[in-house]
Amino acid sequence: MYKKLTDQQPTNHPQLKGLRMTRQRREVYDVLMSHRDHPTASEVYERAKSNMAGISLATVYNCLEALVQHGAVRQVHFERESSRYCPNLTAHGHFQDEKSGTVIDVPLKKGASLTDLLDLPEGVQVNNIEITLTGKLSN
Amino acid sequence: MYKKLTDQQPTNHPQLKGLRMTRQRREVYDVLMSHRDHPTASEVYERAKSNMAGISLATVYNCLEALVQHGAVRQVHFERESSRYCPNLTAHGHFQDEKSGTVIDVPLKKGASLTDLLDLPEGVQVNNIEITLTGKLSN
DNA sequence: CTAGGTGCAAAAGGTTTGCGGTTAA
DNA sequence: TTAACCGCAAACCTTTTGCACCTAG
Repeated sequence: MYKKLTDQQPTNHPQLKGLRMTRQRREVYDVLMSHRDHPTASEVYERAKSNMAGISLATVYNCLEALVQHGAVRQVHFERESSRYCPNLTAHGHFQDEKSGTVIDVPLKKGASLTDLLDLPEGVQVNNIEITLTGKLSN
Repeated sequence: MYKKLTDQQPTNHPQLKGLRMTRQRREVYDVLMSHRDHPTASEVYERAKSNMAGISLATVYNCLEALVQHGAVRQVHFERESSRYCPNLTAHGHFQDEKSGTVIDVPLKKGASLTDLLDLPEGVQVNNIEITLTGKLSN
């Protein structure tokens, strides 16, 4: 079970320093943590509404944005799809099944580093890496 | 210099088998091949217009779609940006400079395979891989 | 107390679609 | 000849923004 952000520890999460923890942001964060299935903003909105009737889609977008900016959550992009959100902060990629749309985390093998694999020009500073695969799950 | 698709060899390009080569598709393809700088659909549209006054944005989208479907071109996605298009069909990733927005190809080191790096579940079939990096160029 | 969030509705892009006329093969 | 494509404009969807009110710290 993940550590829920309570009123007593609103900004204690290592990634949430300096982020003002409002009810709506907490709700959005909790939605992402409780079903780690890479929902879109609209899906987060639907789930958040069941616990917090008045929340608006725009607010969900704003909350997701704030969480992403503070490094609490990652945004994932697949072709022709709206953004999805992932609370897994470890180094990993994503695989999407073409038929079902299901997204799964794909961990990096331990000790492996993507930059070992790539011929990057001298002196570039990499701040963000996104690895997305699409294909078919065996099932 | 790349091999221009002419009327004499409209579908000889290995990747373009079965693709009906209209004037507009050829123009769009030529735009991508002559400036390999990962333009967006709107940028392709602007460039295509200078050679083909009547072409419409919707047609550019349709042509890009057709070229992507036939594997002649790849679509690249960066956070918060509209799709960009890349005619480089070799295995490579993309790096975008945060300040200028410039996108460069990042080749894989030879002999390297991305799947060596990832803990993929048994039996998945990977059809497409996208690696996108963002950060700062040294300059 | 007040800087910063929220809700709402409207606007802003980017991309897709429907239809009547056109064209590659 | 004709299935497929193009041009246009309108529709569609996701995401952002402006403004008045509200609230966490």
